[in-house]
Amino acid sequence: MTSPVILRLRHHGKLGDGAADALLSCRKRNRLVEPGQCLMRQAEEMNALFWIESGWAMRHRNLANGRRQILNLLLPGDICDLQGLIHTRADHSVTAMTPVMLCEVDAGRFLDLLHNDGQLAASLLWSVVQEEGILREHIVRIGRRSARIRLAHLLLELVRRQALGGGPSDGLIEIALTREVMADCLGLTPVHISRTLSELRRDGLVTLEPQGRLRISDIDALARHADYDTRYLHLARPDHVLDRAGGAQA
Amino acid sequence: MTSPVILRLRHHGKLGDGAADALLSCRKRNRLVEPGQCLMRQAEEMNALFWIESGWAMRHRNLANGRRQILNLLLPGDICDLQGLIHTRADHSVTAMTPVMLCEVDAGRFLDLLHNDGQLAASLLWSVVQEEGILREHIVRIGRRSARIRLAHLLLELVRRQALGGGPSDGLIEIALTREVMADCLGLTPVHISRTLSELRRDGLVTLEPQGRLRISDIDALARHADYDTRYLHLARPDHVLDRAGGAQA
DNA sequence: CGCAGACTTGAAAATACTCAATAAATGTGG
DNA sequence: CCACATTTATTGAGTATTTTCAAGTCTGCG
Repeated sequence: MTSPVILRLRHHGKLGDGAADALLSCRKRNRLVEPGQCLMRQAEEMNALFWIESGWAMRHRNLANGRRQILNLLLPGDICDLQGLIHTRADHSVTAMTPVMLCEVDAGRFLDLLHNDGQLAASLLWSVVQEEGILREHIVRIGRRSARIRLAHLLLELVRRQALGGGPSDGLIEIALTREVMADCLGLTPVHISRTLSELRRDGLVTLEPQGRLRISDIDALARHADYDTRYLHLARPDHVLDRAGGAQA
Repeated sequence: MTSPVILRLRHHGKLGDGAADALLSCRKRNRLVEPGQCLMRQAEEMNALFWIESGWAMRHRNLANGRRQILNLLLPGDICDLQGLIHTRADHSVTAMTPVMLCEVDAGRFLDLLHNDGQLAASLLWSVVQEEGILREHIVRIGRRSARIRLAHLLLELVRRQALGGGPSDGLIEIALTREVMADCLGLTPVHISRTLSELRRDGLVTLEPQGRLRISDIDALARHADYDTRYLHLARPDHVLDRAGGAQA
C-alpha cells in the first residue's frame, strides 16, 4: 500500500517509482496526534516538515475577540509546510480534527532530493501551486458568494480533495464535520450553516448519513447548481467536474 | 537606483550585492502595460515570469454572474509568478490598475540561479511565503471582520507593502483606489465602502488627499484600533506595527 | 437510561445590499 | 479658461441576508 502523498502528487503528472521511493526515503518517523491537539502553533518557530498520512486537520487563526477563521483543511496526502524550509514564525495554527498520523520528513535529505530530481521538484512545486489555488478559491467563495453556494463549494472541494489522497470519491465526506467547523471555514455562524444545510437537504442535493457524515447525492448536479469548476486545483487530467468551454469568466 | 524587487527581498534578510546583481542579470526586457490591460488572463497558459518595476496591478477572478473578487494587489517589487515555472493554466487574471512597467525574466537563467545561489533561493522562497501569508490574512479579514475593520486592514497592509518596495511609508497610499476596487477586494459593495470610509474619515483615522488618494493619519493609532498585526508579512526585522507580546491568539 | 455535545428552530436585531437620485471630480474640446 | 460629458462618490430609503439570543431536540455513548 502506497502513501497518500504519492497518490496526490501523481495527479500532477508523471511521477516515476524512483522519484516516489526517493521521496518516501526522506521519512524520519511517524507521529500520532489526537483530535484537538496542535501540529503547529501560531507564532511558534516552524521547524518540522511533514505530511499527513491519515486523518484531517485544519489551519486556522484565532482572533483577539474569540472568533476563529479556518484557512484551509488538511487532508491525507497534504504537505505541511514547505515554507518550514525557511526560518520564520507561523502566522497561524494547525490543529488535528481527527486522530492524525503525521509523517515527519528529514529536511536535509529532502533538500538534496529537490536539487537532484527535477521531476519530483516540479511535483512538489505543483502541490504548492495547488495549495495557493485553494486559498484563492476560498477568498472568492467567502467574498462573493451566498451562504448556500459557499457551503456547496466547500463540500464539493472536500469530496474532490479527499479523492486525490485515495479517499472516497462517491460524494461521501469521510469524516463528520460539525456545523461550527463549516461556519469557521466559510465566515458564517453555525446557526446559519444549519439552516443552509437544511435547505440543501430539502432540495435533495445533500444527505445526512450515519455518524453525522454528509453525502453529496449527485456531484455533477450540485457542481452545476453551484457554478463549481475545479480548474483551480490544477489537476493534470482535465477532469473538471464541469467542463464547459471557457467557463465563467472574461 | 536599485530595483524595487531587490529592496523588497532585502526585507527577508541578508542579500548580498552579488546575489542582487545575479538576479538583475536575469532581466530579459521591460514591457509597459496600460491601465485596464491584462498581464495574464484566466485559463491561459502561464509562461512569462516577471516582476513589477513600477505601477499597481490586481489579481482577480470574474464570476459568471458578473461579480468580481480581487484576490490581491500587486505592488512594485512583487514577483508574478514563480508558479509560472510549472506548466499549468492560470486560475485567475492579472490586470494593470495604473501604467505598469513589467520586467520579464529569462526563466532558464533564473532556474540556474535558484540552483546555485542558496541565499537568493531562500529570499525568493520567502517572497512566496509572504504572498501566501497575505492570502491567508485576506481570508481572515473577509471571513471574520466587520466592514470597518476590513477596510482599515486593507489600507494598513497597502501602506506597509508599498514601503517594502521603496514607496512612501508616511501613510499616504500612492495611487487613487476607487471605491469599487476596495469593494471587490473586501467582498463588499462600493456604496458600503463609501459609507464606511466616511466613518473612518469622520473619526479622523483617514483623510482624503488631492487626486482621490487616501492617507492614514496615524498608522499606529489605526493599527491599534483595528487589531492589525504585521506578523503575517514575515518581515525580518520584527517591526510589527503592534508589538504586543503574544498578540491576539491561542 | 441519562448525560453531554451537537443540532434545529423561532423571533428580533444588526449588518450590508439595492435602487435611485444628487453631487463631486476628472477629462475634453472649443 | 470655460462648458460639457463622463466617471466616480455620496446620501437616503427600503430590502435582503445573516447574526444573536434563547429554548428545545436529537444522537451517540457510557
